[in-house]
Amino acid sequence: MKRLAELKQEVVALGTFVKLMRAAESVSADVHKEIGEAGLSISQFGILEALYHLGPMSRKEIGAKILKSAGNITMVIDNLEKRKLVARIRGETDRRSYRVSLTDKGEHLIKSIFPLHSRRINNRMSVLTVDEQKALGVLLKKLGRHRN
Amino acid sequence: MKRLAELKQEVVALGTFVKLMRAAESVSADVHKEIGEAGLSISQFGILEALYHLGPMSRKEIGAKILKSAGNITMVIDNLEKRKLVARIRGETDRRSYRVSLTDKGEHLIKSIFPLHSRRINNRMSVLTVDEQKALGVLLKKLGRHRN
DNA sequence: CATGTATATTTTAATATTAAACCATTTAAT
DNA sequence: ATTAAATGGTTTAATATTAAAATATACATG
Repeated sequence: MKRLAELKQEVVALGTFVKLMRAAESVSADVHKEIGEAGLSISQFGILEALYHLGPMSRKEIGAKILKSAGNITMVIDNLEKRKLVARIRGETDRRSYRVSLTDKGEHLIKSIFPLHSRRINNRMSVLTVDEQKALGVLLKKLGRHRN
Repeated sequence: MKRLAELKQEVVALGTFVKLMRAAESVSADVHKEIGEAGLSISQFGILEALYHLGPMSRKEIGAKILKSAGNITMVIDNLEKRKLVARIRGETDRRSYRVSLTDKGEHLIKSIFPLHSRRINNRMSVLTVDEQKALGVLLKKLGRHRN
C-alpha cells in the first residue's frame, strides 16, 4: 500500500500543476489579446521579441526560446520574412544554417508594440506585490529549468 | 519622465511573466508527452479529466475549465463522442443546452491513464519541496484568479 | 402573442501546430 | 577520398485552434 505521505505529496503536486496551467493560460490569453490586434500571432511576436532583445539567432536557437516544433518555426519565419520584418542571413561557414535578424521595419514594429505589451503585463502581474513576484519568479525558474 | 521605481517594477513584472510562460510550456510539454501516446490530444484529456473529477458539465462549464474557444470545445466533444468516451445528455428544461458525461468506456480510460499522469506530474514538480509547491500554488492562484 | 434581445451551441473558413519523412551539408571514421 | 552518421532546416499531411457568422431556443416586454 502506498504511504500516506506519498499520496499527500502527489495531491499537492497535482494541485500546483493545475494552478500553474491555469495561471499561465489565463495570463497568456489576457496579455496576448492586443498582440492579435497588431496583426501578429503569438509565435510571430515571440520571435520578433526574442530577436529584439537577444539579437540574431539561428532557427535552432529560436526553437530553444519559443517552445514550438521545428516545422512551425520555419513557417513562422517564412511568414515574417514575407512581410519583410525579418531576414535570413546565410554565412559562409555552414551552409545548412543561417541567422534570422530583424529588418529595420521589424525592429520598428516591435519597438512600437513592446511598451504597450510590457505595460499590459505589468498591469496583470500587479495583482502580486513586487516581492511576491520575485518569490514567484524564483520558484518558477527552478521549475522551468528542469530537463528530462 | 517615468519614475525609476515604476520602471523597476515593470522589469520585474516582465521577468516574472516570462518565467511563468516558460515554466508552464516546459512542464506542459514534459507532462503531456505520454498523453499523446494514449491516443488523446491534450484538450481531449483535459475534458475527460474534468468530467472525471467534477462530474457532468455543460459546454459552457467545460469552457470555463479548459480555456479554449467555444468552437474548439464543440469539436473536441464531437470527437470524444464519436469514440464513445463521452455522451451529450439533453434535458427537458433548456433545449439549447446539454451536459457532457463520461461513458463507462470513457471513465475506464481516464481511470487507467490518470495515475501515470499524476505520477509524472509529481515527478516533475518534485524539483520543488512540498512547501515550495504550496507557496507557489498560493501565488499562482492569486494570479490566475484575476479577471478583466 | 409578437418581436426584440440574450443565451447556448455549432458551423465555417482561415491559420497554427505537430510529427514524421525528407533534403542538404558537415563531421567522423576508415 | 568514400562512406556513414550527425546536424540543421524544410516539406507534407493530418489535426487543432480560432474568430466570426449562423442557428436554435429561451426570456422579456410592449
